[in-house]
Amino acid sequence: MKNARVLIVDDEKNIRDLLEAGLKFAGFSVYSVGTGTEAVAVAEKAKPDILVLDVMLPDQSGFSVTKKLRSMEIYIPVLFLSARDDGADKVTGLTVGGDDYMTKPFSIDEVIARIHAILRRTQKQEAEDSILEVGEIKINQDAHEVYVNGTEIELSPTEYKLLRFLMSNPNRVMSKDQILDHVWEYDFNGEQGIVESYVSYLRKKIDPLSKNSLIQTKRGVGYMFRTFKED
Amino acid sequence: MKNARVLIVDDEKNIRDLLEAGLKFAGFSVYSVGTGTEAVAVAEKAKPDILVLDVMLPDQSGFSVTKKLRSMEIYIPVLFLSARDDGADKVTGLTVGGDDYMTKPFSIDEVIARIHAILRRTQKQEAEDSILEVGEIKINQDAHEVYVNGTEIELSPTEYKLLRFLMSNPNRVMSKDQILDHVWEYDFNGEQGIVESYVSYLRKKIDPLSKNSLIQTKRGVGYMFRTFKED
DNA sequence: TATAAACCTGAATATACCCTGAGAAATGGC
DNA sequence: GCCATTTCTCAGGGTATATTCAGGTTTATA
Repeated sequence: MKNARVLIVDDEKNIRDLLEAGLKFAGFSVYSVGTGTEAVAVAEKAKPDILVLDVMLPDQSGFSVTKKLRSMEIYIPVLFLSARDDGADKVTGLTVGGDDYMTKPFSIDEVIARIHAILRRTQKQEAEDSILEVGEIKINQDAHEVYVNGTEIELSPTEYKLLRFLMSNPNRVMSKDQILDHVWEYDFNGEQGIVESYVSYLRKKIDPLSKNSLIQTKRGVGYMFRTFKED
Repeated sequence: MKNARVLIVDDEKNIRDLLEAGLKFAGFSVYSVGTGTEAVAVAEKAKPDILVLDVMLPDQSGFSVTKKLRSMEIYIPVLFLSARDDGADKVTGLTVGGDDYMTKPFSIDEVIARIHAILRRTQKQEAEDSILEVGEIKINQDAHEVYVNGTEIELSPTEYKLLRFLMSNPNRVMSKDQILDHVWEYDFNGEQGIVESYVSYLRKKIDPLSKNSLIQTKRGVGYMFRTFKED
């Protein structure tokens, strides 16, 4: 689903900006608002394909936003965002239908992946599928399974997200800062060294099964997932 | 029965919205109203395939709604909803023919399962639908019987619903939040730990009879019902 | 070649996550 | 009302994971 239209609803401007930049870069058309009232108004007029909706808004809960929309016969799938330990917003029954749910802090690429998953499920057109295959590696995003030349390897959640990010940008060097911004949660305040560690973990699992060195280091620049001619 | 048309009748807007979203995603065309009078009017005009009907309505009882419809020669099967303490026995007298009833609070996937069951009984087509078979496990949804490689196992109601949900989404990781929202009643207020407990119960009953580990843990992500090639 | 910067990787640590048994509380059948 | 089943919570133990760090290795460049 290219050029899907996303409405972001969050009262924290930081989060809105982060999401807006990330989703625009990922090819979405983005609207963003800070209150539930605005959300209902914009959703009614613009009819976006999906909502990214904070559960805790200043004027009303994200839950009541979806209720209002549904009472207006407007059915838009929702990716809910909520603070991790905020027990107050733990409303069950939130993810009915094709909806999904993530806790803050999130990583921007995880948000993008979830949006794609929701659109796959709700817009039954198999235009985009859950398989991401680049060169010798195939990722089944529904099952969270990774295959190197047909052999499955077990990755931790962070290893998985890092590999998915690199494979989404093949033959393009990604700096460690870019990787941190996309793969790690937005409040992570560690050092770049952790990227080196995780690249090392990935190589240890991938290289024994691959013909080529798929994750290349560009010294002083970053890392790159490479593809090769004739496989 | 794809694209069956459902009329929801409930005075609580929350419940209507919950049902509406869930049933639409499950592939039904949905109408919804809040009173018995509207229900009769819409049912007469739209002739839905099934009614989901709250027993306690503000203007009249669900019973009188069905009576009115039958006096108008309109026969539509009904799934009654009643509050737990309203005396469920009163409802049993209401169910004639293919009707069914359930008590609030319900789980959304259970409602969908009951609707499918009623439609199977009343529209005699595709009776095979009641068998859900994925890999080594077969569920007879009419009889509530579960077989692992041909051997029947006894499951509690919650174990059954959890297994059915996982099997309805094979090879797709489902998060604990999603599982809670679909399998547990909508007012459930507990923690994710209960999902772990029930997965443990299920495994204890399934694993001794199955060749593969059918319910897989994706650490940090959720659980998945897996199928295997050449089984 | 010498030097510094960048990178790799093993080890150490704290923590998050998951499994399971046990028991309390709720439910349902008789 | 009583007993059996089921639901739900909780805590202990075990393991995977995230993160940091230090020592070794490679690379660029003077």
